[in-house]
Amino acid sequence: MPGYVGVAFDLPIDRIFSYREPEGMEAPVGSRVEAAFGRRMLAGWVVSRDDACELDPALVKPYRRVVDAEPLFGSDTLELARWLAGMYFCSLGEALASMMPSGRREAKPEAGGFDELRVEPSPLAASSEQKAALARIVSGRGGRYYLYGPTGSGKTEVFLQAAEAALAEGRGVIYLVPEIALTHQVVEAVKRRFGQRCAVLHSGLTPSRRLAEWRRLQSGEADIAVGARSAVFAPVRNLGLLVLDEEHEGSYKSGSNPRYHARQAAMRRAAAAGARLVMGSATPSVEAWRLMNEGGLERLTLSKRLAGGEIPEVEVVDMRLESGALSARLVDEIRRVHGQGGQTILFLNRRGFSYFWTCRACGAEASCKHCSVGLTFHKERGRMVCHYCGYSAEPPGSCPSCGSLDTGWAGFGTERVEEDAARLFPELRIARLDADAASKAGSVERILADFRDRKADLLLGTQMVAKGLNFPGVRLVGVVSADTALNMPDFRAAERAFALITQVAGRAGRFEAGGRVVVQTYRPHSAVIRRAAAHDADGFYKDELAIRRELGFPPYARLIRVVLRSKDRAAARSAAGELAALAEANAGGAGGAVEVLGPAECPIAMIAGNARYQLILRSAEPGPARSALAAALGAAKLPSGVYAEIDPDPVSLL
DNA sequence: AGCACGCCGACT
DNA sequence: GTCGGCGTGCTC
Repeated sequence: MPGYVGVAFDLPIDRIFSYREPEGMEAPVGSRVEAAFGRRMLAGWVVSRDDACELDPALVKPYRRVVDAEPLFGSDTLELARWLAGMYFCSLGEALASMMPSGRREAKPEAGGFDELRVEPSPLAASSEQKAALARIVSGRGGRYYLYGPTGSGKTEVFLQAAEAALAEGRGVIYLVPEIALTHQVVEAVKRRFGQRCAVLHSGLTPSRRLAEWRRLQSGEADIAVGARSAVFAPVRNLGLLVLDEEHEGSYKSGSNPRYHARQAAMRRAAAAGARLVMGSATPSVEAWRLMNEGGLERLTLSKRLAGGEIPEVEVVDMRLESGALSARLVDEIRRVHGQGGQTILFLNRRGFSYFWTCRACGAEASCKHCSVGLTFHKERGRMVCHYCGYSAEPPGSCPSCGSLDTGWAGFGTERVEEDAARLFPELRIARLDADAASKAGSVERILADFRDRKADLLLGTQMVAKGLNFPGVRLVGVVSADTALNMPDFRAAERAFALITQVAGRAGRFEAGGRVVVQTYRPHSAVIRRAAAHDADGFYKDELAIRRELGFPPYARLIRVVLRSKDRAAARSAAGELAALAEANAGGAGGAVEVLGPAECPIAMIAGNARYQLILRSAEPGPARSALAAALGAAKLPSGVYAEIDPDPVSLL
């Protein structure tokens, strides 16, 4: 009879701690126990049970109580947690914490939010391409597939039918979406189709409700899980299918602690479970494209738009010849479309990179005291605001560095465009959707529903309007500035710009012919923009893969980015230098060539008062860079106040 | 990560 | 003489 348990805590300590099992208690592997740890009482995960203990028994304390009567995970999840910890440089406890619900008490599932009995049948007609794709997916028990097709080509329906097929075989399904708030329609479709067999894991759930959904999956009461990134770890039994919708989306990459990528975890989990993995997007990541070319992923193409709409014409407008935020061409098109009863979406860039104060005499810019990014002017508040830390300041009346009065604004923020639009189109009803709107609960859904119901003629929005939203009335989409994405100091800038234009184009004329897209740019001859406008995906990926190969970037190399941050700039810089030297010294023994890039100041050199330096480890395969870094971290002693953030397979190098 | 213990500057 | 700075070290 085992007398000891091994416990992993959610702490950056890569060790398992032993506790004695008190008389009359039993904590199975996969449950949590509460135990004294140093001076405090912590809950940790039981990851092993043993009748002996390496330690002097006098040093081993008993745990205090069992938190979960039933375990929350089994050996396969534990195995995945170990993989996660090793791959993404965190402790087993941290890995488990990022995978598990944190609730303590289990809430009762919410009483019937939707009609649980009315489960929607699949639509009658599927296109021949859809049928062929589905047949291919269900032809084996496993396999990796990529549904490649434009918005509106029916990928969701193929995913849903693949899910039906898996459920019919008695196997479970995980359906991953980028962000629940922006993929509401897909989540609703899954819920309608599968009723109470479906467990939805969204970030808005309280911990106890999340735990309740977790239990429904564990018990088999629910056998299909829908959710964002972390749902890849959902305790679906006998997993038969893993869907990764909108595979290219950056939100699949975790932005904190174990900075895992749901795509990587999905590949790992599907392989371990012998499940089918089906990804899909109109704009695959460059990594996925290469896998498709080289056979690691089987491409299933959906070429036709089901509702009959055609891929719209994309017109590139040279902004060097224009003065305002909206070109004459775009203004004309908006008026024309409105005259014909159609709606328009104007796509703006991320707000932080758009509307800067500058001095026209000396070129000075207003930037944040704590972060090295330009301040954005918010007219509503009459202040300049930093989008990283929230610092705000009064706009200067004259240039602080040269005293010139010839100062003004450069770039186009949502507010400036809204103002111009209101002036240019007094007859149009204008709606705005941006991060400010998103921060108010429920308002994203309301704004989108109003627009769909034709309560507005023109929708101004950031990133979020480019996602999988359907608006039958939209005839025209304008990209106000394609350059902001393209000019990012990041090796994925071209990929993002191409995806952005392509995704945005998918919004126009989705249901009817004659949709138009206007892309405004100061770089009309850029190959990326030309290829996006010409819908030349093959050409774009071919170019981009050649560049990546040439420069040694993913998918031809694997990167690990390490950011050293500190309030003390010199400390951050020297720690980065030391770590780089240690990584260099340990590069040889790693069994493959490892290159250390940097250290260098991060493109965003300061965030919230922390100076940031980065180094990048590069190797052809992931292993060598990982072991070189592990050795370097083991040998380095970071001075207090200096923190290392480790980001394997970084999605952004800002 | 906490939260200790542990040795050097300005205060009741 | 003490209060307190945060530098190193440990947590079953």
